[in-house]
Amino acid sequence: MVKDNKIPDATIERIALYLRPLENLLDKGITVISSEKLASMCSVNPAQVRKDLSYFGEFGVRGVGYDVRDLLQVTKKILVSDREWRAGIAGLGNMGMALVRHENFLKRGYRFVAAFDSEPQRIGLILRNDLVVQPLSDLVPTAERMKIELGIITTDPSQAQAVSDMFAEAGVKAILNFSAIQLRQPECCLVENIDFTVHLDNLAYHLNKED
Amino acid sequence: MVKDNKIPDATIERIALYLRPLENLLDKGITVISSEKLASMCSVNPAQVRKDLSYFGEFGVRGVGYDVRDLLQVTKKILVSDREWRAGIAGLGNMGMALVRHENFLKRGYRFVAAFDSEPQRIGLILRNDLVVQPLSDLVPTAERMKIELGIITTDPSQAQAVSDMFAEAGVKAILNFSAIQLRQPECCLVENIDFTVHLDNLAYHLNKED
DNA sequence: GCCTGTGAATCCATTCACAGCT
DNA sequence: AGCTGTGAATGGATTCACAGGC
Repeated sequence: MVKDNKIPDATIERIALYLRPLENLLDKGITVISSEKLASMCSVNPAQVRKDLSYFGEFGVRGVGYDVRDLLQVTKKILVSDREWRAGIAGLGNMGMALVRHENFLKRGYRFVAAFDSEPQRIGLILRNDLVVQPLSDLVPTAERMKIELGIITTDPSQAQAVSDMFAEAGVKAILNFSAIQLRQPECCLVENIDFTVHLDNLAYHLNKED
Repeated sequence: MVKDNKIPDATIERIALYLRPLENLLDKGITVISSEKLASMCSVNPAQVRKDLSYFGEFGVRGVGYDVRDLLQVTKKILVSDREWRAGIAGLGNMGMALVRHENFLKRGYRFVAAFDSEPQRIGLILRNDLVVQPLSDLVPTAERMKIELGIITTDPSQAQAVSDMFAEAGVKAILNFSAIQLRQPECCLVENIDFTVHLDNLAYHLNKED
């Protein structure tokens, strides 16, 4: 893997984007796809698709296209989405519950192995046969013991920074933050913030521009 | 507003990003902020912040910084986030419920004025005193009558395309799609797809690269 | 002294266009 | 004939560095 050299960040993001259409194609039994078709499914330029892939090797057949199954495997390998990642989630309000129950995470290899909340009435709640809500105060030891690699924060904003610090203390290396606060980025951790309203703001701006 | 000229797309996305830290600052009673501080809160370059804002005018004071309240107002105006937008949501599973109950949308002016689902047991469900779940088959007339501007799709993937088409038919101009499918982009509509696993894939890639 | 506003320089990223393979 | 792989060209976006104002 990796033809070495610098891989543009934008390329990685797009490759993650290609995954879903490829899965859909595979489900539909389509075995070969051209850069042109894949590109149009993702609203990008065909040359872009080819170039993105070319950073990692030559996976297509000239005159034909790409084998869907191969390409899916390759892209998953690139993204290290070909193994299971162990995730912990803190905050089991509506959003947290929605994420835990979202079967897509598991399908892509992201497995929730621990769940934490500070509300007494949520502690002990059985989310799956092997996933029970634990008190937030158990986060550090549990995350260490269970070798959690990804921390997902869906607490309310007032708790988010503390939770982030706890994840960092427990050696968690990456955090996905859904709470409405800008996290102080711990030195040791990758943090990605998700803010839905950003997407709506974007749409609103572009809608307004059109008139 | 708008010094005219071409505004980079990336600038719009970042301005949407500045909103949240600015709100937090305002809540904390901080009245002045430098591009340096705001930049570090958003993990961008200070010159970037200044340049982004400069596309729209001169809002800062040399030697001092930006007035937080003013800047918040200005950025909201730029994003057209200074008025209410009328949103409809289809699909009230976990994710849909989480979004409806997420108070941040309303705080930013995105108001759910209608909700739709195909499950009989969810129809009639009262989400707020003025928001009751309606059958999916009522989507087109209701969306038209209520002048819905933004459509949010949280149905399962098998229904998403049909829902998208209905929104388009009803004259909805922008769609935010949370379902795990690539929507055929209707000519008349802006569509933004949200896929959480893309963020996790990104983190996974970067985590792996570090060793 | 400090921080903004912005041309100029740099750094990327995207797209073109065509050679190369099937 | 058709579609990939990729240097070269283009087009943006980011950052620098400093003039300008408080």
